[in-house]
Amino acid sequence: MKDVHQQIDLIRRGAVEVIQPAELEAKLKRALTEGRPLRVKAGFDPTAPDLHLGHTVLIHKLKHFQDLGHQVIFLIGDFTGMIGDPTGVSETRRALTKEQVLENAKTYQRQIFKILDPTKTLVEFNSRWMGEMTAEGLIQLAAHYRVARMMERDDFHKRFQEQKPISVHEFLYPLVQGYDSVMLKADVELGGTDQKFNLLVGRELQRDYGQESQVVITMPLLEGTDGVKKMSKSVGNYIALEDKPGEMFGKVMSISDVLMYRYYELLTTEDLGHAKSLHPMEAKQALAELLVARYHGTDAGRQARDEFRRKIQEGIFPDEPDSSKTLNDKDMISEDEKKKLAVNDMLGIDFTDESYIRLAELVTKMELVSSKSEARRLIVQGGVEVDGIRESDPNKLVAFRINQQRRLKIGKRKFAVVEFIP
RNA sequence: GGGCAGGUACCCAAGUGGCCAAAGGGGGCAGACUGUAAAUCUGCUGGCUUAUGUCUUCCAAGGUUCGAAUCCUUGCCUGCCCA
Repeated sequence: MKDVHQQIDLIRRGAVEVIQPAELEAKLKRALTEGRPLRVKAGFDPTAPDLHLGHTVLIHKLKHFQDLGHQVIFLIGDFTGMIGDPTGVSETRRALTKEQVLENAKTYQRQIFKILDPTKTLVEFNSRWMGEMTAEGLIQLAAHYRVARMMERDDFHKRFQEQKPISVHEFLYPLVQGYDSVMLKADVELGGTDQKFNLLVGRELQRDYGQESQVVITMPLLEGTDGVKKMSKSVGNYIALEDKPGEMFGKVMSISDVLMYRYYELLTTEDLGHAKSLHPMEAKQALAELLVARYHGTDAGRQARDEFRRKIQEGIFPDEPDSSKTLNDKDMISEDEKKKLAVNDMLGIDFTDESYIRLAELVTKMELVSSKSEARRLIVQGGVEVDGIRESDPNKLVAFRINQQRRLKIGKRKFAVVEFIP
């Protein structure tokens, strides 16, 4: 184990607040002299089935502790998930069913081990103690905290002031989270800055139960790809750990420069000064590759970067298109219609061995747009290329010989291949 | 239990009998400019048909009317006030 001050340096990296620093130091010292690792807890609500980069801010901090030789506890709040954390919402959150919670929890366990060492990580479920708690026990627990203290919490306070509903069960959330710390005898608890109140309740409850209070470390909330709102599945501004390499790379490349440095700060251990000295695009690609490599392996990271360069920067058609379809006779315009158009001289060429399909129809068939109207719009606005040539007439007849393949670019970043097999 | 105010497209929000597929803003998409960045400018943003056409939308179900998002009835939901 490293000496206390080296440990503190790593622990503090990226952290917003440590409550109380002196206690942390004392605990670390004791851990060192007694050879007893600290018990470090972070809880996650299995409300979403997929972890995204936003969650990893905390998980990386856990990783730091793990690397320092401490006991990391990944707590899955399967019980609290059924209550619904009121944090940061202006209205009552809907509780999940037990089935949903368990299903999500499974995915969580699989995903965190992309970062944490499974052999050194203790995974806990708070239903283990909460599930069997009696009504009597719950009332006793509730007796450890005062309503006035609850109302100090910002969001409760606001909602109360604004006369918005606060369900009684929402008061139980911080209590249960705090009780988790009691049951786990946590020395340290990590959480987002929005969790500060809940984390502090843990300190008080532990004291009330005759334990030493945990040290609370708050971490910033990671903004999502839009750069404004915090990353979340429901907003849709997230980068999931299980996003495909190419997708992950692309999402990282599309974030703003400001956000990129933020990601560097919170998601990597790279030197910030060095990152800022690079050309922003270079730095962003390096970041994207780093992240893809972390979750999909070194090769995948390199491949994603190469693919990005070829596909986007050089405009070369990708090996793996987003959509690949075949057309048959039924998809093409009928012989009758062909004749009619020929009479009107609209084709203007010998069409006997070719079949035709209208561009809007063709684009729709690729299933990369939501409707034919959408396809027409896209075409009119110049968002569609056929074999590298921009086409802006949705009614244009695209010719296909038997077994002919064509490549479509639909919008900024979607690629499709079509082949005509009668 | 009583009184009041509301429920409009992804979100916020105008519209209170025909000119409403429905103002405006946000978001999103596309184009220009670029570094798939930001900022800026432009266009688009219900579906369907080779579109100056047609179908389905304004909580739900009925009703009035030539005609309703707009009026009436009932129901469901939300917030406020009083008990």
